Amino acid sequence: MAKDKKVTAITSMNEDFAQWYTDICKKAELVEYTSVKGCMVIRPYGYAIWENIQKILDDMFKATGHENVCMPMFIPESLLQKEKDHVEGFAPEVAWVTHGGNEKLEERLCVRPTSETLFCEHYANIVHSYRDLPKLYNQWVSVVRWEKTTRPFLRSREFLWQEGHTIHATAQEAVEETERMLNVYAQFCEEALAMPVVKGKKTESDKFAGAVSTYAIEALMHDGKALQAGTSHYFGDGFAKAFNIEYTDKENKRVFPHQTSWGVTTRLIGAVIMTHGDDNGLVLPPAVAPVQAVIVPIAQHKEGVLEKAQELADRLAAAGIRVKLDKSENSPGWKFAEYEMKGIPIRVEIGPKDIEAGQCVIASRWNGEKNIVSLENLETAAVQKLSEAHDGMFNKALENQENRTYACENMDEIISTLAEKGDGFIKAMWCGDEACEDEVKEKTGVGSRCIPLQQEKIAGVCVCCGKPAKHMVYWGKAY
RNA sequence: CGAGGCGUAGCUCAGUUUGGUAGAGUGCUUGGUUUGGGACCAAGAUGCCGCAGGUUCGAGUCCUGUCGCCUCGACCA
Repeated sequence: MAKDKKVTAITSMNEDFAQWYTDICKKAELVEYTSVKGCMVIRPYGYAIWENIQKILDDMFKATGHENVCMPMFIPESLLQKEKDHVEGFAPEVAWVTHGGNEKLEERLCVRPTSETLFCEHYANIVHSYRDLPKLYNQWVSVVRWEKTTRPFLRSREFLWQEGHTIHATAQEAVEETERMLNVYAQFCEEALAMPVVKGKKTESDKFAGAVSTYAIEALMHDGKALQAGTSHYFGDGFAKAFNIEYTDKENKRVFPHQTSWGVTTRLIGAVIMTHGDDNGLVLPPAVAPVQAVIVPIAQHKEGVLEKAQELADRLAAAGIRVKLDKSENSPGWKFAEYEMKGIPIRVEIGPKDIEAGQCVIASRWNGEKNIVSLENLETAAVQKLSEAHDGMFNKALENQENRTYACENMDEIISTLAEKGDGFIKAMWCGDEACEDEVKEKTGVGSRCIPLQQEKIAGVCVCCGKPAKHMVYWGKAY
């Protein structure tokens, strides 16, 4: 009976993956809905995950020479419209401010959907000489995109992100920056989120509005759908030309600089949920888990148990582990289920029998294993279990990704593979023609995710038209 | 924005077909017994039945409108 109850707490992921996802967001207390569609409260536990993501990424940005700034939230319509492709891409989903108090504004202001135009306006003011370059800026803010359908973390109308905007003297420097930040994102996903990603270039039809080229990291979720986890764009000098950003080079010539932008969002939290979660709830990678170890005292009313539990908590905290001791009156079974739902990487059980034997039990969330650990070795064992959790989670996710990546040589093979095996990444050759890209999507249901940087040759000809292939492309259904 | 589903206690939902005093489980509060996988007993509190109109002696229930949420498409990080 007890076991049944635990399982019914959330919808099983095999039964209804979308509902499972929503259940976790609510029951793990990550988000709460508000009265504005698509605008979520990110609750303390969810926000703490974001804060950990921010800390780690921000350090990586600083280590690669970037500085944080903060741009305004409003963009005048005329400014947004300076770059043609950019405005076309974003106009359908911007929110407009039309009034200040009771007065109608002379020019309406859009609430930033992204800040390229603001950075460009600013760069035009401060970049005059090659000595002013590069500028390597980043900002942590929220943006608004008036999405039609919304889901917690994956697609909300307002979301938190960071957007890096850099400006360089040469195209080469800017291209290098684009690649550098793509690598930073991939490294972050693998080392902090235990999430393997595919690095690649977006096709022409899928690239950022106004970019010369867009790179992305794509991750495969547990249901076989792809999620774009981060993007890095190379702009060339298109924005510079549209916004009149010019500098004088060493030869006293007027030159247009080259720009990049790159971003990740709170969507990463959604990626973590759908990469690692299971039917008992969230499973958090230790690096970003708000609480890395929870201590559950057993028979806590008995003398000495709570004191001992506190002692263990103090020792783990001193060892640099984020630890929580739950002294509440809830039963141990309740606490086990609760912290599994919240995805806390390790649980330390300590009861009268353990104290007598000089030991405790460490249970690992990611694989459910319980180990008896001598109290003398508490710190080293806990650190080791956290490290094992990270590696185990990464390998499990990588295995899932590899098991669900299929090489296909023609359209029929794509269709039959998807029908037999379900959703996943399809590796297939492409001639580079947009018509073929559209046709693949129309006939098979999978769209191009990216042209992976690491190319393989599946076949010599395009999967669609049979003409010589230019690229191997990862195809998939996307969030 | 298209198709479908749903809005009743903090949560999950019954009650709507056939209009007649607002319900259950869970959670919450208090007291007691418990504690190694969501404990048990007892007492108690909790409702603009999404919102706005309409029909009616009377509306959670019927009609119209509207807002929101969920799922699947299209679009997007």
